[in-house]
Amino acid sequence: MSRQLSEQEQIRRDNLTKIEELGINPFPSELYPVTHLAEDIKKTYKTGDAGFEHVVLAGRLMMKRIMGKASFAELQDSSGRMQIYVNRDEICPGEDKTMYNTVFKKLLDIGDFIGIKGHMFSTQTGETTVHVTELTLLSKSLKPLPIVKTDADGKVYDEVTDPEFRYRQRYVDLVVNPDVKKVFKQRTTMYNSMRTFLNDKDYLEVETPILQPLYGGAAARPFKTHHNTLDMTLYLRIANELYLKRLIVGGFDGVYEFSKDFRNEGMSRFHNPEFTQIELYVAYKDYDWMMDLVEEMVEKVAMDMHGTTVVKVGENEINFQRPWKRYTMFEAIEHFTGVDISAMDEPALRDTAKSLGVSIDPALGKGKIIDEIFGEKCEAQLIQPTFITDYPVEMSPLAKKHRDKEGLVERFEAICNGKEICNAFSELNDPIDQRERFEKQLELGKRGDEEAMMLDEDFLRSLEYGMPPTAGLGIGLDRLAMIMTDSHSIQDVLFFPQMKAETIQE
RNA sequence: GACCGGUUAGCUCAGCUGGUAGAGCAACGCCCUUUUAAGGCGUGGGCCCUGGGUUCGAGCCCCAGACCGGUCACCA
Repeated sequence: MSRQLSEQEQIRRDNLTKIEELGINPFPSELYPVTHLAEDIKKTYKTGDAGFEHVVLAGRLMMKRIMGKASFAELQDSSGRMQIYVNRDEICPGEDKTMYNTVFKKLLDIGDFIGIKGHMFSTQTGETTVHVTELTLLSKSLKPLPIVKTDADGKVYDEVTDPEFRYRQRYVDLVVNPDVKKVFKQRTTMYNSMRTFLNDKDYLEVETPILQPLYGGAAARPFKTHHNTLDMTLYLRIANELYLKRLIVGGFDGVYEFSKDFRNEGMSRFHNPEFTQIELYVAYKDYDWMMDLVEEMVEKVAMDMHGTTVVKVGENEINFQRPWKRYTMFEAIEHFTGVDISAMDEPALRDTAKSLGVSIDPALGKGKIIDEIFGEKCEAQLIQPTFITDYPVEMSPLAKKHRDKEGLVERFEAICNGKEICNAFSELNDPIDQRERFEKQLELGKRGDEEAMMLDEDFLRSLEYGMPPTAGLGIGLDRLAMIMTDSHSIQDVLFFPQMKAETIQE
């Protein structure tokens, strides 16, 4: 214990010792019989209501206003805050006033967990308050919490805003900034909404491997690790697509998974090395059907989260009400650039990209060039939810060739607020075609495309046994959560975003 | 990875042209029995991110680095 304690930390440790000397256990083990939550009482209690003669609450002491022999304080539980009134002669009815004069007034610190028993009343100013008759220390806090105060106008003082502090010590952020909790509760509402939607359709929630001998199902660089006993290289999954399709081969009609995926790439306000997608595969369906499902599900998510289909995101108001606009990729490019590239070969595309001011890596093939043009010129302008359909075959090695259009696949993405939120296709189930696509990926890899896919023989074997026609979908849930909670950065929808190593001084 | 900005008390932030480190809140002491950003009086608290350099003298100027943020690049 060579760590330098600040003055305030030392005082709290001294208080801890004094509490122990008074025979009070600062970290008692027995349960505390909580009966009420602060917010529930505030919502239901009216002055003088019966049924509130005995309430028991527990939480952190967040503010003390001491006025001699009586005090007001604020207790914060998981639901919110409740004012409590502590009167010396009521919590210390006998001669011994230690509990009030010493323990409550001096030895309890902001952040300590306490339990209170008492009854409800309203103060002269009309605030719902617990009149405390018994007070118990439940757990001592040894580090001072930042004190954030809000006045009657809602103006916040000394708000903890430093992003580094907030992300590294999320536990403090959650205690001190009440809106943070709201975002994460909303995120869970989003998950529950989807889960209910999909379960109601009898699709099966499943789990598939995170440690994979081959990574696949997306184009990205993986994290690599090693299994000691098997002495083999394993990768953290970049997607779970190929495993879920194996389950469709196995005879499930619909499977989905909320999956943590891992991509060893740059970080930004839209990218965290680990992130969450939901992937869904449904047999005997196609991508047109899947578009309808996405609209229906995301509209429901917005309703469940906000009670409306209109969501405010930054400057924009986004309306998720069905139906969403649908463009083919070529139509979108023509709409935003005035150029029809649908019949162009690779050199013509290169020239077009150049004239549009889109710089193209020479290693890129035809499909990637089209994607670059779309990404540069169209994506950011699509604010309202919009489906973009029919992508070039070269950049979609797992999607089925278009039933009518040469060189394209039956694929769509939904774009919203200028960013992709989902990706889906009629899944390629022809094992011979799939093998050729993988082989083309290997060639792209040789040309220098670092994200080209690996050839997965076991997956091909499963397709050879036969996979029914299937529609597949992936939704980036962090991105969707950002939109649905109006969060500027992915770090605001992840409890513990990835950070560089911190050196904690000991 | 590139460019720009930031890092000072527990928190939010000042700190001028280089001259002994500041405020509010929090903490500590005293007063106060319905307050509410409670109030009054008083007190303490600092590796000014780290390491070099310039200077009589550096929180401030210069160089290098760490971490954070923004923009861009990368990113299905």
